[in-house]
Amino acid sequence: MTKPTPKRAWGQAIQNRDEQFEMKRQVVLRTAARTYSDRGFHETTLADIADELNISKPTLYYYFKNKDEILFECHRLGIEAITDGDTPMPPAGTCTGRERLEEFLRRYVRMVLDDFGTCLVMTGTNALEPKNRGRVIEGRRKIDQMLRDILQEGVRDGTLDCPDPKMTAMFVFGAMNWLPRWYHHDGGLSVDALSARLIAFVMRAIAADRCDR
Amino acid sequence: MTKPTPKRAWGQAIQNRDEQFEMKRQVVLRTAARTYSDRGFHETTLADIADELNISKPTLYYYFKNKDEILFECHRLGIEAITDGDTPMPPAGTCTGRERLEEFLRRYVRMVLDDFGTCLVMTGTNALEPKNRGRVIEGRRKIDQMLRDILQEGVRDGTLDCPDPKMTAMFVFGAMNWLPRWYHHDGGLSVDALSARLIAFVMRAIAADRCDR
Amino acid sequence: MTKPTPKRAWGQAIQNRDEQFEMKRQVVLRTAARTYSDRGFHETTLADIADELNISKPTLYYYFKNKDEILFECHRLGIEAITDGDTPMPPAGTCTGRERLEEFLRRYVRMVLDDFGTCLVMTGTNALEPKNRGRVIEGRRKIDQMLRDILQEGVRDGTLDCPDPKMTAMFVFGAMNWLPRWYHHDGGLSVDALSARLIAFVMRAIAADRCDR
Amino acid sequence: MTKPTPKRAWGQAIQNRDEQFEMKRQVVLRTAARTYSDRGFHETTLADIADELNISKPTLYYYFKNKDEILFECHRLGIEAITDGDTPMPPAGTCTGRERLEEFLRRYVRMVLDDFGTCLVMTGTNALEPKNRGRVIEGRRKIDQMLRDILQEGVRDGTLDCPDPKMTAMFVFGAMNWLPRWYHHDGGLSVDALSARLIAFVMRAIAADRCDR
DNA sequence: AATGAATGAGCATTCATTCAT
DNA sequence: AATGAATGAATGCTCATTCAT
Repeated sequence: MTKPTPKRAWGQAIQNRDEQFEMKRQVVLRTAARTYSDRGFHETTLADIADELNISKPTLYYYFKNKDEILFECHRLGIEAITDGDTPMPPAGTCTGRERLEEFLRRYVRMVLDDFGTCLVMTGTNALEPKNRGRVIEGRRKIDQMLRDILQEGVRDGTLDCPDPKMTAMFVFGAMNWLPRWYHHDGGLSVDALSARLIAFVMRAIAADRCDR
Repeated sequence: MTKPTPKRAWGQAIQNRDEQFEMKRQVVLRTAARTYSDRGFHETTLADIADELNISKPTLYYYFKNKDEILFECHRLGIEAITDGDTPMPPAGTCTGRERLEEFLRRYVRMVLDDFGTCLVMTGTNALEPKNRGRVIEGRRKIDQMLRDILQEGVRDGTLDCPDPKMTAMFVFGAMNWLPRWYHHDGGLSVDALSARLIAFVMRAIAADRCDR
Repeated sequence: MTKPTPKRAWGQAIQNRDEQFEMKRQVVLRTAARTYSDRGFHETTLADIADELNISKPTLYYYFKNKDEILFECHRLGIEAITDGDTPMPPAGTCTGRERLEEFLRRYVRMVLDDFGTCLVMTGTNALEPKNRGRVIEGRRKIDQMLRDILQEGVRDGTLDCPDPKMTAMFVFGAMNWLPRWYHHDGGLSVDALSARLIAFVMRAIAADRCDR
Repeated sequence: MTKPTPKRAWGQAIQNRDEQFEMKRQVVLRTAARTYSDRGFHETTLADIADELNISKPTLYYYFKNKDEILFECHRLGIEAITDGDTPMPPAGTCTGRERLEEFLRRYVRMVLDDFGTCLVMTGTNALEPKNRGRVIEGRRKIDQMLRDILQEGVRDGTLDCPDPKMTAMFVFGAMNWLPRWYHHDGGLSVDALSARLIAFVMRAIAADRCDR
C-alpha cells in the first residue's frame, strides 16, 4: 500500500509547489537524458538544455546542484527502472529460470530504450564525481548480478544451458545495450516486437530445449 | 611480388627519416586511441596525449592537422583492420556461410579488442568534421553489410538459420562491440579463447544444425 | 516629433537594464577602437581591452560575439558618423558644390579624428569575416562616391575646377585619412581649426575662383 | 670612385658567394615587403614568406636575425630610396623651392609605390624592437623635415605660398602615403602620370603664381 | 647552405558556476 | 522562482624561434 495522497482543494487539477518543483525537475531530466544520449555528456552544455526548455541557465541550478547531478539522476532513474520496476521481478523459485530470464530481458529492453536507460548505457560514468560514480557502478553491478543469477538458476533447474553464465551475461548485455544505437522509435518495429526478437535470439542460444522448436 | 626494399647500410636496424616520421605518427595514434577509449574524445586533451608521450603539445601538430584528424586516423585504422585485414576474408562461394561467419567473427573480435578497434566502437563520430565523419560512417556501413551478406549467404546455403539477418547482425555486433567495456587483456582469458566463446554463443543461436552438437 | 520617452522614477538619472547594457557595449567599443588604432587589431588582445576596462575576458563575450564583431562595430560606427550624421548633408541643388564640399570635409575631418573614424582608417578590413568585410567596404565605397559626386557637382556648377574628380578625391581622402597619424587632440590645435586649414588647402587646389582671394 | 670589382673567372655571369647571399637576401626582402603590405606584418607568418619562396622557414634565419629585422630592413630600404636616391636632390640654392618641391614629390611618389616604400607607409613600427624602431622613426623624421625645409625655402624665395609649412607637409604626405591603398600598377595610369597629377594638385594649392597658369 | 623536428609563449573562445536582484 | 551579468579555468591551436644534422 502506498501512502494516501492528502486531500486538496481543487482536487488533482492544481498542483502544489512541491509537485510543480518535482515535475519541472523531471522535465529537465528527461530533456537532459535525451541530449546527453544524442550528443554525449561533455558535448552537451547547460545552455543547450536550458535553451531546449526555454529557461535560463542559472535556473537549472535551482533544481540541481550541478551538471554532474543531472547526469547522476538520469543514471539513477535508468537503474531504478530495472531494479525497482513497477511490476517486481517474480522472485526466484516461483517460476523457471527460463521464464525469469524472459521477463528480465523484456524489462531490460524496455528500460534501455527509454530516455534514461539509453542515457545510462550511452554516457560514461567518468564525468561523475567519485561518490555518485560509485553508486552508479554499484547499481549496474547489481543488474549484472541479477542476470547472472537468473542464468545460473536456469542452469540449475535445467531450463537453460549455458557454459559460462558470466560471459554469456556480458554477450547478452552487449546485444541489448547496443539497441539504442540503431533502434528508432519511429520505425515500423515496436519495442515489444523487438524484445520478442531479442528474446528468441537469446533463447535459441541458451535455452536447454533447443531442438524442439 | 612486391617491389624489393632498397638496400641500406646497417640493414633494417636504422630507420630513415620517413620511417621514423611514420613510426612516431603511429605511436601518437596508438596512445591517442587508448586515451580516447578510456576517457572519451572530448575528455582527452591534447596535453594529455602529449604528456603521456613526453612531448610538447605543438609537436602533435607536426604530425597531425588537428585533434580531429587524430581521431579520424584511429577510426580509419580500426575500420581497415576489418576490411583490409592481412589475411583476406575467404571469398563468398569458396566455403559455407557458416565458415565465413566464424572467420568474420574471429577477425572482428580481434579488431575490436585492439586499440584502434576499441576506439572505433567507444568514441562517437560526432566530433569528426563532416567529410571525415562521412568516411567513417561509410566504412562502418560496409562492415555492417559484410556481416549481413554472410548471414544471408548462410541462410541460402543452409548452414545458418536466422529469421531476420539484419536484426541478428545488430544483436551480434552489440555483443561484440560491448567486449571492450568489460574484457581486460591482462585477465586469464585470451582473445582467442574469448572469440571462441563468442562464436559458440552465436552459432548456437543461428547455426542450422543446432541439435547435433 | 520623436515619441516621448516613457516617464520613469528617478528621472533620467537611473538607467534601466537595456540602457546599461547598451552603454557598457559602447564603452567597450570606444576602448577597443582606441586600442585597435594605437596598436593595430591583431596586436590588441582581448585581454588588453578587458584589462583596460577592469573586466574579465569572458565578459566581453557577453556583449559581443567575438573579436571580429567588435572591430566591425567600430567600423560601422565610423561609417555611420559620415553617412548618417546628426545634421544631414545639404542635398545637392540647395547650395553650390563648393559649399557642399566644405561641409563634407568638415564632417569627414571630425569623423576621422573621432575614435571610431580613426579606427576605420587605421585598421584594415582583412581581419573581418567576409560578410562584415563586404559591408564595411560597401560603406566606404559610398563615402568615396559622396565626395566624387560633390566634386563633379562643383565642376558642373562652376564653383570647382578639378580635372579628374576621382583622382582628386583620392588625394583629398589621403590627406584626411592621414590626420590621425599625426594630429593629437591635446595639442594647441582644435579640430575645427584643423579642418579649416585643410579646407583652405583643398579649396586653393580646386576652387574655381582661385585668383580673387 | 667606387672600388673596382675584382676580376673573376667567367666574367660577371657567375656570382660569388657573397653576391649570391646578398641577392637572396634582397629577394626575401622584396617578397616580405609585398606580403607585409598586403596582409599586414602580424598577419604575415614566416611560413607565408618561406612558402612563397619555396624555401623552409629556418632558412630565413640564415639571412636574417628574426622577423623584426626583415621588417626593419624593408623600412630602411624604403627610407633610403628617398634620402639616398640615385640622383641626389638638387641642393638648396641651386634652384627655386618650387622646383625642388616638384623633384621631391616625384621621388617620393616613386618611392611610395615601390615595394619597400609601400611597406614603409603601410606597416606600423610598433612591431620593431626599440632600437630599430628609433632608427626608422628618425629616418621618417628626416624625410618630414626635408619637405618642410623645401616648403619654407619656397616661401622664402617667393615661389611657394603656404601659410603653415608644417601642416601643409602633413597634408601632402597624407595624399602621397595613401597612394598605395588605391593605386594599382597594372591599371592604365603610369607612375609618372600619377605623380604629375599629384604635383599639379599640390602646386595649385601652394604655388605662388597660382593665376598665370 | 639548408632543413626536419621540436617547443615555449600566447590567444581567442567556451563553459560550468556564482551572485545580486 | 528565476535571471542578467560576470568570471576562473581550461583548451585547441598558432607561430616565431632554436637546434642538430
